Amino acid sequence: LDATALHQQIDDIEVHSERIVAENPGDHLAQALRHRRFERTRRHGKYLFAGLDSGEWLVLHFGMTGNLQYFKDMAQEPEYDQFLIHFGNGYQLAYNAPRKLGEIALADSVAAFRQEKDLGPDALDPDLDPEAFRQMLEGRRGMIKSALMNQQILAGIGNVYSDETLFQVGIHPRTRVKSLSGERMLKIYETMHSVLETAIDRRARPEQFPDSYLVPHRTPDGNCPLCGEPLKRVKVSGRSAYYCPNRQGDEPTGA
DNA sequence: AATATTGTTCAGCA
DNA sequence: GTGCTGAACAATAT
Repeated sequence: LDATALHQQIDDIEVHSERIVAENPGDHLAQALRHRRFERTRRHGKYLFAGLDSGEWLVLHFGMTGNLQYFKDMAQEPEYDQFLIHFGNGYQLAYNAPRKLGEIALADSVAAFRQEKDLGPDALDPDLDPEAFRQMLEGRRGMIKSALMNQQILAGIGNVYSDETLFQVGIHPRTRVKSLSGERMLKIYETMHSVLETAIDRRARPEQFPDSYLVPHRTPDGNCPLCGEPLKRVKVSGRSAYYCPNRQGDEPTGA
């Protein structure tokens, strides 16, 4: 969005999915966007914020499969275009999402939206130092993978990167937070940072990740890239957690 | 044809 | 009240 759609006048919008663009009484989203321009972007956790020259913010969540596409001819419109912006320069920006699991909304400010959704600090927030991270998890009774994925505690980590972090640290996903030492927590924090930075660097494409990572092998018949052991899969908080029974233990320690 | 998949929300339990 | 888990949701691939 930064590279393409900033500072262009918005002529009109098209809402194709009422599911994704909820909270749109009287088409007030069109009223808020028409004849405005995006001036800046921010990110918090899994949300993208596009700041308008009116001071309001368009908020986008991409669910599992959503992405943005900028193009000129409508012949290039993506197949699952759920929300479309027409700019004055003749280009369009489409919110494309084969599975309609995302969300598009308006917010007065990033802080207000954060409060509304009760989102914790962004996982890469510089103010979230190791000590703050440890304190946020202190006293929790649940499993470490669930805690990492809990957006109220920490915003930005989902199923795949929580698995990757725990794989690299050698901790079983069902391990209780309580049972982890301060030293282990510090290691989790450092690894989480490194995993996210790698993911951003590789544009979140699994095939571009280092082969030593879990991500490229994370399938039901995948093997551990470090020891060759067949990966195991268990449910944690309703999600499939993949792990290496050899390097992360065959069952949680201190569960 | 049935199952797995993703994040969020919400019901319900401890 | 709080923390936590699991079901439900949509749409697609396998």
